[in-house]
Amino acid sequence: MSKVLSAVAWPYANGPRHIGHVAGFGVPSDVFSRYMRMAGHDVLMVSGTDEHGTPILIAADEAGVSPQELADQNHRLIVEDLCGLGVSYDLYTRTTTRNHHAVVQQLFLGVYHNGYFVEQTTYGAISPSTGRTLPDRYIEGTCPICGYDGARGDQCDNCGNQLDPHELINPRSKINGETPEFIETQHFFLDLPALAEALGEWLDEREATGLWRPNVIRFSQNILKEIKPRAMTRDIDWGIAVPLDGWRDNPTKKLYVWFDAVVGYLSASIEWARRSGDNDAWRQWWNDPEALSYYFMGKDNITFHSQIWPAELLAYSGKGDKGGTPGELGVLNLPTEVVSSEFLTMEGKKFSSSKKVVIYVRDMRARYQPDAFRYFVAAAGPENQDADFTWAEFVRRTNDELVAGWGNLVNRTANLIAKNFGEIPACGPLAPEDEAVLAATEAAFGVVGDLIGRHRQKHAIGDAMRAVAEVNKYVSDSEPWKIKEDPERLGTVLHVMAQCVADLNLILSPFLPFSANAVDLVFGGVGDVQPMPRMEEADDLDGGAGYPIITGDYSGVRGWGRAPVKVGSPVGKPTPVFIKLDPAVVEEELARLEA
RNA sequence: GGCGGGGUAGCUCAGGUGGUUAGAGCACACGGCUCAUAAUCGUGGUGUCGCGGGUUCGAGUCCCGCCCCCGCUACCA
Repeated sequence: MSKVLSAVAWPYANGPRHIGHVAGFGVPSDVFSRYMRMAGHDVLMVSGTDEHGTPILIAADEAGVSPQELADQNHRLIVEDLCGLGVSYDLYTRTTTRNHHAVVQQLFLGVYHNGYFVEQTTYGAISPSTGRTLPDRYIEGTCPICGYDGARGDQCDNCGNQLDPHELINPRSKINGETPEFIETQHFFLDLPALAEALGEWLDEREATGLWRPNVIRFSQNILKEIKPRAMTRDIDWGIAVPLDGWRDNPTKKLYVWFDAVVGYLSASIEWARRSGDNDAWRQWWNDPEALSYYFMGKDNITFHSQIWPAELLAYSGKGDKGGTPGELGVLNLPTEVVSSEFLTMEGKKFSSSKKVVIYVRDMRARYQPDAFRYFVAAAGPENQDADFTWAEFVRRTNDELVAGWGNLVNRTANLIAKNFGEIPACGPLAPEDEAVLAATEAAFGVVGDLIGRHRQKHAIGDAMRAVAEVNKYVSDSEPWKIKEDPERLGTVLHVMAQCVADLNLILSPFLPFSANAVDLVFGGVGDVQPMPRMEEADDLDGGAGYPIITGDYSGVRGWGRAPVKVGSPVGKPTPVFIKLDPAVVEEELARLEA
């Protein structure tokens, strides 16, 4: 049994999240965490809403509200969505808590005192009307190379050349059209080159495990070659203050949102510990070198998890070229594995809220069972390469695989038992075919569990569904509806079926937690196979405004292995657990997209 | 441009370290069964494994070149 940190990407609060987001980090992290708990590990699963940065300011301006109000609204929506999908966080919090601010500043100071921050003057664009940093991609103008008028500050989409925003002819702000002002400004740069050797050693050691996905480890090693200091502060009035004299009270200089967002994994762990009543409980996951940590995200975030965050951790722990000593938080663990998914596209196109190529989690939840969506993501999601979501495929997967395969096995088993015995019958002498199907089903625990542990969930759920098919075949071959004159044999076959269904229900439960509980109820259980997260209105621990969180008690989770079914458990005529979809929903949903 | 991923049956995709007649699901056809949400079970594939070379006794699997698709490219999150 190990301490396992499930560190899940922090959704950004500039709007509600779409299904592409949760397909990348939400479902995979939850499947993994639920399995690891069942396998006996001590899992701490944390995340929260990322609420600082320029896009929040822009969205707030557009909506005519303050950044905090916008973050409050979206945080609540995101909490409802993630909780509704059953993502089993120990704590889902946010970055505008006082706890998070304090931990970020503590980490900053540790890095600063160890000498890994260098203050440099840089030349950058600001918006004259607000004084805020204008990120390169919010500037457009005429390309100095090809003359294309829609060039962005960082790159010309027409000729493909990389640009510096001050090279643009007639630069203008994409936010409000004004001409940016280029100024000299002071910032703190994280001295990444001084941490490069330590980062390289860590990556080499990680590569040697052979566990990381090849593209993640290669990309990470690649960006190390061109590493250079990177600014960790911005000219912005929304964010966490730099905790140094001369900076602390400066309203226009804040820490860069990414510096603070990745610290969230640590601050959320600390907040979880404080709420649990044992303030130091988080240290078991962060200071013990034996503890494991898995970071789940989309591929656009690899840089921040395989370079920036490890660099912050190394710098704080005093492990770079400049040495240093760890602060009060101690020597902090680096990621065991950065588990990055690819992207989900939508009917062949990239998700885009502005272009209305989007399905929000909220709409998915309102119209379909969360497990149907979870099944689709696990079976056909962007695990190793970009994957396409189409409504036709969603309906097909749901009806032909989930309902017709697994749902039907559950239903026919329950119906046969209800009609003939009304309870799970006793098991008589086993025939060779009974032994065979029982052995095959039990073997699936090992195969599927191993695959989930290695983040191969597509393969895992495929093998689980193959095991379902084997049991369906056993039922057809055994023809229990033809042996009513032999109650002992009939009882034995139905007992074997019930046992296989119970096994498969456990095996599928990390993927399908809601239906796992529903199936348990069908067979006389109390529906507690998979504990569910709950949304809670929490007080800020340090006197700030309260906010909703996701938390839960997952201690009662079942073990990963066969649990014998209870003879005599009542089984009545079942109502189907899975809802079969009308093929007409394909056209309805496509029409919604057009609208 | 740089880096990375992909191009395998009509469709969606599996195929670590090269080796028996290249697989699965779906779709389609035929047959069986009727417990089950018309669900299920069986049978049926002559696929240039993107193209061209090479290494090898042997390559979808390794090497070189080329074509096409997708993503990332850091101070956007």
